[in-house]
Amino acid sequence: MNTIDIAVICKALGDSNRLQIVQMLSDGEKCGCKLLEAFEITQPTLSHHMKILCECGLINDRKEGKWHHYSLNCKTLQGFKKFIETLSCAKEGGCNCL
Amino acid sequence: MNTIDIAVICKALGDSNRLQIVQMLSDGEKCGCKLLEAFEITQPTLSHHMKILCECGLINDRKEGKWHHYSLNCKTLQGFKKFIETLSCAKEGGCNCL
DNA sequence: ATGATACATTGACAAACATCTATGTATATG
DNA sequence: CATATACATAGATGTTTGTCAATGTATCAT
Repeated sequence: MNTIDIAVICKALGDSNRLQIVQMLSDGEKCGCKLLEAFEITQPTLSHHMKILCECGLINDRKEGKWHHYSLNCKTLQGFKKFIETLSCAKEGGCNCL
Repeated sequence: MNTIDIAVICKALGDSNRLQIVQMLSDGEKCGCKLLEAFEITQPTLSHHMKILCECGLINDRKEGKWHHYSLNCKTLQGFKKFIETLSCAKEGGCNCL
C-alpha cells in the first residue's frame, strides 16, 4: 500500500458521514438500510458514500438477496493502521536549514 | 477529540501532497523552503497546504526570523492515532437486519 | 402478476478545493 | 537604502465533491 493509496483512504474518511459509517461498521457488519436509518441523508447519497468506501478498499460488500451487508475490510484497515502508526512526532532534531 | 475533528484531519491527509508533507515531518522538523524543494508545486500552493495542516492541528509552526519551522503536533497526532487504533474489523457477528 | 423493499444510476447544482499568477509583508544582508 | 529570501494574501479558474429528485433494477412477499 503506497502513499497514494493511503491518501485515497484518508480522503474517503474525510467526510464525517463516511467516517461515522466506518465507525459503525467497526462495531460489526451492517446492511445498507440499517446505515441509512442512522443518518439524515437520502438513499442515493448513502449509496454514493458506500461506493467511495468500497472503491478505496476500506469496506466489503456482501450481497444476500436484496440486502447488501457491509463490513470493514481487514487487510486494507490493517495496512492503513500500520501506516498511521509509523507517523511520529518524537524527533525534534531541528531543521538543518541555512 | 470528536468525530468531526477526526474527519477534518482525515480530509487534510486526503491530499497526497499534504500526506507526504506529514510523512516528511514525521522524520523531524522541517522549514517551509525545504518542503518546497521536495514538491513540484508553487510556494503559494505550499502555503495553502501548510495552512490547512496547521488549522486542523496536525502540525506546529515555529517562526524563527524569516523561517517557519514545521513539525508534527504530538497531542493531535496521538489523538488521531488513538482513534484509528480503535477501528476494528474483528467483529463478524452478522447483520441483524430483518 | 402486483406491489413493496433494497439499492444503483443519472443528471443537476451549489459549494469546496487545488492550483496558479500577481502582489504584499517581514526579515536578513550588503 | 537596496536587494534578496521566506512566506502570506488576493483573485481567478477549472475540477471535484456532497447532495438531491427522479428513475431504473433486482428481489421478495402476497
